[in-house]
Amino acid sequence: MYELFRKKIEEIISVTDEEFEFCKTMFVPKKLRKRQFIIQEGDVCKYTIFVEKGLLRSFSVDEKGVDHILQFAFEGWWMGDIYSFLTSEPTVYNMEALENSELLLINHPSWEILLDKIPSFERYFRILIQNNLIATQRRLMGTLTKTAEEKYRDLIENYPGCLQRVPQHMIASYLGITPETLSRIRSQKNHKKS
Amino acid sequence: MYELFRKKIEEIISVTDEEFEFCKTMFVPKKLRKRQFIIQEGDVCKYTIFVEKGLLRSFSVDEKGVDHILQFAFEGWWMGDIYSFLTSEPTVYNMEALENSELLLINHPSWEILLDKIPSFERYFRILIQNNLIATQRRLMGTLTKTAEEKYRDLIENYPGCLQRVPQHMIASYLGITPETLSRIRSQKNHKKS
DNA sequence: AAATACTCTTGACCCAGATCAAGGAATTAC
DNA sequence: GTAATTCCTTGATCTGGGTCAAGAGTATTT
Repeated sequence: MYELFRKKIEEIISVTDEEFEFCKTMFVPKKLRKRQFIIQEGDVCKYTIFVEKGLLRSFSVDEKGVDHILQFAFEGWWMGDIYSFLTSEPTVYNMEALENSELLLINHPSWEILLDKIPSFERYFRILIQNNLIATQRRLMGTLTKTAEEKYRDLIENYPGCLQRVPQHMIASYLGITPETLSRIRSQKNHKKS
Repeated sequence: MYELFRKKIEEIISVTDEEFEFCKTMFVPKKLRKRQFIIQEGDVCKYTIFVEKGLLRSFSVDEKGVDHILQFAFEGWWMGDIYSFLTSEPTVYNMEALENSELLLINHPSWEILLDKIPSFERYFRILIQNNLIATQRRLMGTLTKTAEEKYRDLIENYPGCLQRVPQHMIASYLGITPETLSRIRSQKNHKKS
């Protein structure tokens, strides 16, 4: 269960066996079935989540009832709302499994203990957040600069697996376009090919 | 010169006088005149910048020569391209003073020394990056959800001082709209008032 | 103080992508 | 295995904001 978890951590910092054993005790495993929610808008986001297996999405719902996807998290990725996690303010996001998933959850007290006991985790989380910031800045600049088609092309280039696992209307939502527009972009591309 | 600097640091972590004295030695002061660049697209972003006085913007330029503003940094804010700073890859951003400014610069080797010598700075930077991520996520969701007018209203609500100090066409660029559209939004609002 | 930038406004027109609507394919539930 | 969802496509139409163009301030520079 913890192989991927350890692997991802050791891509960034090194941990001894004892440290890792301790680390494990700070996390709680949780299985989620497809469509099940783990966090809902209005909840305090009590957990930071590591995805061992499966796929989550986080999204907000606007006053018209339209979804807006903040991010997907595949195996080996983290998900959570840091703001709510740290401040205990209710989150504005929903988080839901798109496939049957296996997760590792850490709550805030355990997270502080972990940072305290193994200081290199301060560095680990700093780097995770940093990478997330870099990716979010790129995506932001993309939304300001690019056409719907360019954004779509960038996405499938960067996350080719995405299309097979995520319903198309959610990809549209992630890109900030309507499902109809995405459908049209895709059919154009297919005609060009042939 | 260093009052604001210390104040902003102590809002997040506590530092002793010796630690702060050491910290100061890791930074190099630099003055910039209005319109002067400190980083240009293609440079490696060698510095992380603290703004003691004045105002910077970071922006990229697209193939049509149009600016897209990533962020502003007022007094007490930080600016840099973490990605380029850490990897030594050339940055895609330009950074320029919008007013005569006084900055404190830290380069990568000094930054590592600082983190090493005063471990609480690891926490400090983690929190800075975290806050930046939270703000960037909000802005991203805003661009996916909101109309030009709503984005403008949110901006002046959150950064009321901005309007007085930043040329209007740069605000338009930050919001991802054209200067013409922003001008029209503003004139509409004024008519509604009277 | 004239010349050369910038910066903002306003008008006329256009277009990428949204909205509305309807039918078909694929999953899921019973 | 059939009903109910959910998901995707395609067409017709609309619109928020972009583009192009011109003019009027306002700073800067010389």
